[in-house]
Amino acid sequence: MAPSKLKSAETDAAPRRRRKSVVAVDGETERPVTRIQREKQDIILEAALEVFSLHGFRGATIDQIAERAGMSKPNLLYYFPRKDEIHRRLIGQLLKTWLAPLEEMDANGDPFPEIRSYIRRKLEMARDFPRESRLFANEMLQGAPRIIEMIEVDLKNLVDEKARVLLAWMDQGKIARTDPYHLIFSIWATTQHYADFDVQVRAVLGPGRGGEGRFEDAARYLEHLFLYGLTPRPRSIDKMSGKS
Amino acid sequence: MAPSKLKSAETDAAPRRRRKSVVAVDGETERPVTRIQREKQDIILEAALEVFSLHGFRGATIDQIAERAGMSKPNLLYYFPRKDEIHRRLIGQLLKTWLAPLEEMDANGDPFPEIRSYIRRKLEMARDFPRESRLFANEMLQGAPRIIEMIEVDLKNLVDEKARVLLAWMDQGKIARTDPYHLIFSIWATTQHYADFDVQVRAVLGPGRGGEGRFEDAARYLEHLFLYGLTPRPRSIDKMSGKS
DNA sequence: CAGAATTTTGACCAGTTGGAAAAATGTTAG
DNA sequence: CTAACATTTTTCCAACTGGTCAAAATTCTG
Repeated sequence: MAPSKLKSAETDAAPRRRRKSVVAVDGETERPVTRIQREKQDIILEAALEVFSLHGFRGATIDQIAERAGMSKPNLLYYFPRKDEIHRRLIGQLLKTWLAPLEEMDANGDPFPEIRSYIRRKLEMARDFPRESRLFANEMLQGAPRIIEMIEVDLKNLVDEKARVLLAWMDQGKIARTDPYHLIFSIWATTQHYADFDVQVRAVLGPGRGGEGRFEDAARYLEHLFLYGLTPRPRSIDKMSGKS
Repeated sequence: MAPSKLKSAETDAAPRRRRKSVVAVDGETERPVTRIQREKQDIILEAALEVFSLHGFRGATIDQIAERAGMSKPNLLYYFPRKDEIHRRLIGQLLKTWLAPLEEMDANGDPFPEIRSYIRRKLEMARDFPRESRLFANEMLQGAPRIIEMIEVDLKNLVDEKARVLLAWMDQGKIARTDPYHLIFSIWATTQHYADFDVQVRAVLGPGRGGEGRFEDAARYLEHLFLYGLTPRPRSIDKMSGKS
């Protein structure tokens, strides 16, 4: 039903010294080597995603993760000797995936199609990867203790860059002049809301409108919001250019 | 510096049987009776808000709360015999306060000033009560196990009512025709973002723009977004009517 | 298949957690 | 002042937590 995992795209060309169990010298977990290791680590990460995203780091227990992964706790610890290494791995993978949609926003494209696509992509991520979204939200709520540097460096740089793109579009009169940073924030907020506050959204919409169609409704609404705002306008002006 | 607590406005006219310790018959915690009880409970709730909002229910410990409240764990347990009763009380108080800004939105007022004020009020709450916002967000992330009924009844009813108000405004051509539920969601999302993702916001804005002014910037931006969207417009058209 | 390496298990542990009991210490009305 | 109640502290506990370890079971490789 739901796409289960974010692909890691992490093949790591270096062959490394093998034959040494999964646990590495300096406390870091090595890349999986055997087929079994790869499989089991994936199973564990999948289970951990479920549990961490629901209870946060402190609220999640290794036992819960192990149970969901269908293995004993010591067995799990054989693959990830520390709880926080599982978490670190998840978060590490996550941020890259999280930034991807924004990275795709192309300075050379048409502003409105670019922005609209960005919103769509973010909304799709909220729909297809809600647990990842919640994991991220949990980390943020707790003050992002484990990823603050990534936020301050990688994320900030990317946003700075894209803010410049937006500013350029504003200078060219292609989109309204407004604050590019808060613009980006508002796209994050509105889209991730549908993952992080899913319970609320569904409860408020009720069984009818809270069904599968809610993401399409949201997409339509957000498109309108970011394009026109709430100012009433006469009959059919052509919608956002660049169709589909 | 920061306003510390949401006022409870809970005087509870009923005199009740007194003299019976704080613990009530059926496991429920009674309303505080003596001056000391009221004070201590307030201190505890304040400490608990801090801890719960940061770590979520499972991640928070009674010891942490007790320490922050400046008392021993058993002493704290004298006032709230169960951990989850502290949480329940916090959440209970919270939801009422949380709904207030939306309740104020007046069907007889002018749409744009009403909506704009609502956004302002929500943004002020994000600024002045970030812990309350995070407590709420934490609960949502976990699937709202402890308040789902309130969400499904009280919150839903209120939103339904206000959605009708918005629809009426749309019918009268006073605001653009769009989805009233998702409109409300987007206001929640964009404003609460500044409390729940505060770390990220500050990190991305950097030391300069991430300072105290960020809420004013956000207010200005959101006003523009909800009024006009991103469609570029010619020179000064009058801003949202109905000042301050 | 044998031997080596990998994987899994069961027993265990020290620290933490939510909470109970009861004794000790205030506080206050009569 | 003192009995009755309210509050606080001390001590304790059973369940849970993250994590260790050695032995057993399994898988892989030649």
